[in-house]
Amino acid sequence: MEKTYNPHEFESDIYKTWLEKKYFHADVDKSKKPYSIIMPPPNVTSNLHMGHAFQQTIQDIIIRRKRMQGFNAMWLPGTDHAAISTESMIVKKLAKEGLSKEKLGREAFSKEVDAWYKQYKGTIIDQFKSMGFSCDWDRLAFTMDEQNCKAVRHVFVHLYKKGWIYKANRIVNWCPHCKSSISDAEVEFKEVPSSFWHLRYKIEGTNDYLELATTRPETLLGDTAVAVNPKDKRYKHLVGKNVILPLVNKAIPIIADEYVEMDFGTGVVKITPAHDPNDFKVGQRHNLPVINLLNADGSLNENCGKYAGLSREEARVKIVEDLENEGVLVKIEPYTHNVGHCERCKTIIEPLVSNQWWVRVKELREPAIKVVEEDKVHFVDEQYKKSYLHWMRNLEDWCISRQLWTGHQIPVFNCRDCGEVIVEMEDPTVCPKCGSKHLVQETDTLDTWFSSALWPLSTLGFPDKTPDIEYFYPTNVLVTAREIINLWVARMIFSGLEYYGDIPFHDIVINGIVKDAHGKKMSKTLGNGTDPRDVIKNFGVDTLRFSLFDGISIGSDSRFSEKKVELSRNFLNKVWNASRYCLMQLEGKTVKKISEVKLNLADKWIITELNNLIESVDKKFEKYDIGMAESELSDFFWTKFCDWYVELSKTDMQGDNSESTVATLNHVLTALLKLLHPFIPFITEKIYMELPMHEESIVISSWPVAGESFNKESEDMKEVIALIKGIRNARAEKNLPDNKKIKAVIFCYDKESLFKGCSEAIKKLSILSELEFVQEEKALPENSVVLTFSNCKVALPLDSKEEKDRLLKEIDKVKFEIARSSKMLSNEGFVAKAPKALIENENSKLEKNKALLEKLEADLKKF
RNA sequence: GGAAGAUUAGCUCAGCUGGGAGAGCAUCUGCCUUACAAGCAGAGGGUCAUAGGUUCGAGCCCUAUAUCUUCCACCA
Repeated sequence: MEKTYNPHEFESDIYKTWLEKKYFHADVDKSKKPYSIIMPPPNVTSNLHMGHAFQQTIQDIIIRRKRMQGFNAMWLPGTDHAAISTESMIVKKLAKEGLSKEKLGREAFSKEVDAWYKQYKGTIIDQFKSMGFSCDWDRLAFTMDEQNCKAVRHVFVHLYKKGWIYKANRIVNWCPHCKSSISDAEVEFKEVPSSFWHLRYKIEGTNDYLELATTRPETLLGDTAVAVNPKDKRYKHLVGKNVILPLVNKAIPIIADEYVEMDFGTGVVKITPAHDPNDFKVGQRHNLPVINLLNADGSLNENCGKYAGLSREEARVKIVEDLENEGVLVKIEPYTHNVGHCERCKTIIEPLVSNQWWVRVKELREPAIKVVEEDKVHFVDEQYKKSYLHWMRNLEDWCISRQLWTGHQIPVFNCRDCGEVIVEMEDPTVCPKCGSKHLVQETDTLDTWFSSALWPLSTLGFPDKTPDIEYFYPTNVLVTAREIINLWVARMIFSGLEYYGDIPFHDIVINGIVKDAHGKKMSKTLGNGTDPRDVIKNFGVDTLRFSLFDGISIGSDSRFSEKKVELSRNFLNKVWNASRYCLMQLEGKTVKKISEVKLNLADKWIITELNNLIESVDKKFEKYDIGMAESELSDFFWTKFCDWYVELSKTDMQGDNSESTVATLNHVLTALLKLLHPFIPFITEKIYMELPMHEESIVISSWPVAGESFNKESEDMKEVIALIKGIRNARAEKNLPDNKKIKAVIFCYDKESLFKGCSEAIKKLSILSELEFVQEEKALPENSVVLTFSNCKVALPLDSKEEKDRLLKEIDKVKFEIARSSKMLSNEGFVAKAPKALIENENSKLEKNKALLEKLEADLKKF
């Protein structure tokens, strides 16, 4: 192995080998238990960012461990066609060339789209490969590929025939830039400073006026009523009368509706059913006419008289001007309110009534609520269960049509001659009713989430009953982001249940956001993001992966910084060097299994500690607490393995007793590499292949299982460690530099053989020139620093001037402990109610401290 | 407006069903000890946001308050 850790020398070669050997490929194999994850598909045109790196690595860590545990592990990758964002990018590109999609026509446009996908499709996938992801790339899917189209068609036909897909005129969110409807979930509300225009409408047949306030004066043209609260005494007598709508000079009724809040504004609301979701509902209750004012691009249409053709913004200015001229405008107040924006293009959305396709959700949502209530689909973080259920219970019908040209075209055909509507799996050529060949397909496409909702099904072969779907479905876990729980997760759940009769996944892990070093969201516009590709270039993939998980819980937001990268790099360097040390020790020796050798004390200690580690790490993994698992592993590797066992091994390697040390070094290092492999796959593979007893690859090696532990020896070793630490501590306290060796004298009350057996290690690790054993306490030298432990006393030839103070401090400490234990044990409530083990523990501590105190007080007499 | 989460050392975060406050970084001290100075050894540093309550015992449970973050709703 090279002397310094240089990941660039081996990472990409190792990945190539893994692909060649097909380690990540999984076929149906009924002799093995399946474990499957379907990747949340990234936008096909995106580039790798920290969010991907984090979220996808979580899945890689999970699936790599499961693969090593012997499951038939399958991680299915794919990309999403992201209709809205793709279309807007292509439209932008066309605009630069002086073109538009309308000029191009649908067929040529779809060729543009295909070319676009082809160009970008590989980018994100290549970047994922550079992250070391162990996906089954043979199964790479795309939300617009053949299988998905088939699944979408199948589901559409299924729902249509059930009568759960219908077309209706309703109010939708309209993006004038995308020229399409968008779903509620794709609307972002942002506070925008605006104005509150107070207007007065003349009451018909009187000289009185009714004052009201609006934030949208331009919609006045579409008003078909004004409303007051039925309980509002101020206006009760006016209900049923008419007001004269200014500018239009039309009489519209004054109606009463609970929707109006009496104490907001003047308690009078203008009702514009075509351009406000609440007004639309009021309009339906009162049978009000709906006057649509807008064109697809947001400009005013032919219903707007002289204002027709103006943009929304121009119309507002002009209309306010005219209202002022007519004396209708009472005053203008500054007012800040929430305005909906298109999530993709940030344009202000316009609620408007239009004819769209809808999915009825009443029947779909019930079973989807039940499976989550019963935890059959389990949110690992309970808080999201609540929010899911709340959203699901209030779910309204889903608008699935989009006026885009990118995406799945709605498979509905209309007969031009007889008006027959045809919805079948195959495109019809003749009308089944009248035989006409004059058939026209709907021009709208489906909401991206309509196909995404089928993702776990379609990627496994649905609607066909393939062996894959029977074997791998339901998948085991979904790892995804908070903001798409409702958009995506919820829809996958009801889709799985309705179309296949089973849940899509058992566990749901919601991952947090990777923020910058100051806790700010990484964003392109702020330019505060770290590009994972840069980190890979400078430090290698393992370092990036490791830095994303060190000490974090994956559900909460975490911070990423250069500092963390450096710390991770340091750890990997440590792994590299410690492994190099081990390999040097193993070289040229016959390496036996630990079961075949006579283990010494240190061996038994580290093996016992390793067993505990394995159990603890497994527990954390089962709870998806993988950030903590990583920290525990690195802490063990660095502290227990390197700082203690490796250092101890240096004395054990001398002489003829090296056989068990060699075996243990190999055993523990191998286990640690395996435990670390899911997090840092490359370095662990590189080192694993250098080990004498390695199998084909660490990727397909078996996950460590805790073996025999040696608790008694482990406790003994801890006493030796405490002794070494005590001596080191005393040396530092007396400012003795580490390059000066001293002689220590030890007297053992008990366990002399233990300390004798470890004397070489004690000497080396506490920098002693000699360790002399005496048989009587009296034989300890005078004028020295004496350290007292439970089973022994050690005298060091150091300045003992302030020893009395030190001793007094120590006595105080022990006395405090004794007092604490005694107080607890004399408390009747404690003795009566506390768990037995705790009481026993407290008792034994008390005994131990009492004995220690006796020894310390004896020491004190010397002064 | 509704809901959830957070508040622990200078910084980043752990702290399991309540049972002696932890880690890493930073700081200070000493060390090139034959894997590693990207390292080794040692030390200091906390009224666990505030105020009450439950309990033999509270960082943890309950109730308020404050500050921050996120999600949901979208009142003209």
